[in-house]
Amino acid sequence: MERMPTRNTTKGARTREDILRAAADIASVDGLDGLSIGRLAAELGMSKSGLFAHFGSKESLQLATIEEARRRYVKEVIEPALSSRSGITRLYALCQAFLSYLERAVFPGGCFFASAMAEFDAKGPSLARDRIVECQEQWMTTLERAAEGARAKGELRADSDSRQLAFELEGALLSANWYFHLFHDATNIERARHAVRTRLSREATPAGLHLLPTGAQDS
Amino acid sequence: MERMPTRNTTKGARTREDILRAAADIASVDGLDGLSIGRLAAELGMSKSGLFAHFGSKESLQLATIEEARRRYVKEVIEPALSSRSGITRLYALCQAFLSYLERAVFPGGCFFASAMAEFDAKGPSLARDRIVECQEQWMTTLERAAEGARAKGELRADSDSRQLAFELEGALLSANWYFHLFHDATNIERARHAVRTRLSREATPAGLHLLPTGAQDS
DNA sequence: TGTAGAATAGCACGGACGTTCGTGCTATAC
DNA sequence: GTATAGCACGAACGTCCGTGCTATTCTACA
Repeated sequence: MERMPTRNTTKGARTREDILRAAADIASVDGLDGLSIGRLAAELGMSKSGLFAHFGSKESLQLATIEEARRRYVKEVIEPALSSRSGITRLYALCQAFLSYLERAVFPGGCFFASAMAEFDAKGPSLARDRIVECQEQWMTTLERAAEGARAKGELRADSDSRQLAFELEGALLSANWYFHLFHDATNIERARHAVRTRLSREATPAGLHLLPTGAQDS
Repeated sequence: MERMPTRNTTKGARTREDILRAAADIASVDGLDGLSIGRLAAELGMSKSGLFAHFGSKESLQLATIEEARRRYVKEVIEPALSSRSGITRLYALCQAFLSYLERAVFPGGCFFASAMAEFDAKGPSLARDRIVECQEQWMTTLERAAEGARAKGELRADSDSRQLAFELEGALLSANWYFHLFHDATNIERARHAVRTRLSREATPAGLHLLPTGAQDS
């Protein structure tokens, strides 16, 4: 007797989810172009054509895969951090949530969107590229808004440039992502943690400063 | 009358160089896997087999392409910066040289090694991957040594962590590379410039500080 | 200038790709 | 108990990939 998952979805929809989960995993390693339908079908033990019928085109599969990855990202990074109270605490939580998401290997190939950004960076226009750009803009804006909120609450300096701060934090997070996998060395994640902490300390007002975790390791 | 380049090289060697130049350009946009022999041959107006004969295998072509890219990187980034006197000046010059190299579009797809790092980041072992790892290690070490030199000269604080500083500078440079192309917005390069300058200012001793360019725009 | 050898072209191969088509299951609906 | 719709399958397509062979053209040097 097979597991009978909650029956508010039809069978095809469930298979589709299974496909997209695997697709996002593969794409985080091999890229959205490297993701081939045959390989994906083999991974799931189903036929190429049966899988293909769910999407109708490779581009459509890629777009659906991006949405799946986005759902995962929101669930694993954004939502946990947004439960922190706004201000410098939330900004810090966003960075920590990202680094934790790397450590937990939510995607086996590192951050899906970092990989996708690199892949489509210089390529010609496409729907997939457009969507990736949107996602990255949204992420940067999320960081920026959190910084702006902290500034408005007087936890960051009044002359702080929120977008610049977001840019610099993102730099540390991206470096952590690449070098963690490239060198197989988790030290790079700790380096990013350290960078984030000191960068925020420097930008914080005295009021904001004691909302930051102590210099000592926090559990 | 075709240009007759200096005749210390044979014809085959010259075509080989032409091939590799084009290969490095293409690979910086489409990746080293996306670089196909047919496409490369078409770009150069020669036959697939004729081109192929120069390398014998695709992997060999990829490795040669990496070496070509490396020569270009050394010439356009490393050497200009190493002409600066050692210390914080050189460290700063390395960062500026990198950002200038992005602006000058030395590779049409942005930094070749950033693209390659992202591409091979999570992929299985290969000779190409190994070489990319070596190159990135060497670049990080170059930054680190420059920082260490500055510290030894008393231009950076004695308790400065050179590797950590290199990591953070590289973060700003990488962010500039990705977002410059992804958003088609050169502002991101200025953000990196600003980040590098303030980060170095913070780490510098008074002696080092006045070796840095003024806060005002430098030509 | 003639000739050996290097450089390139032509052609064919096996395989993987995305895609299409026809068919067969297996449930639900009548 | 039969009609119907959803879902997956296997086979085949045209194209491009990397890679070998063989023939031809060109280049460099005696």
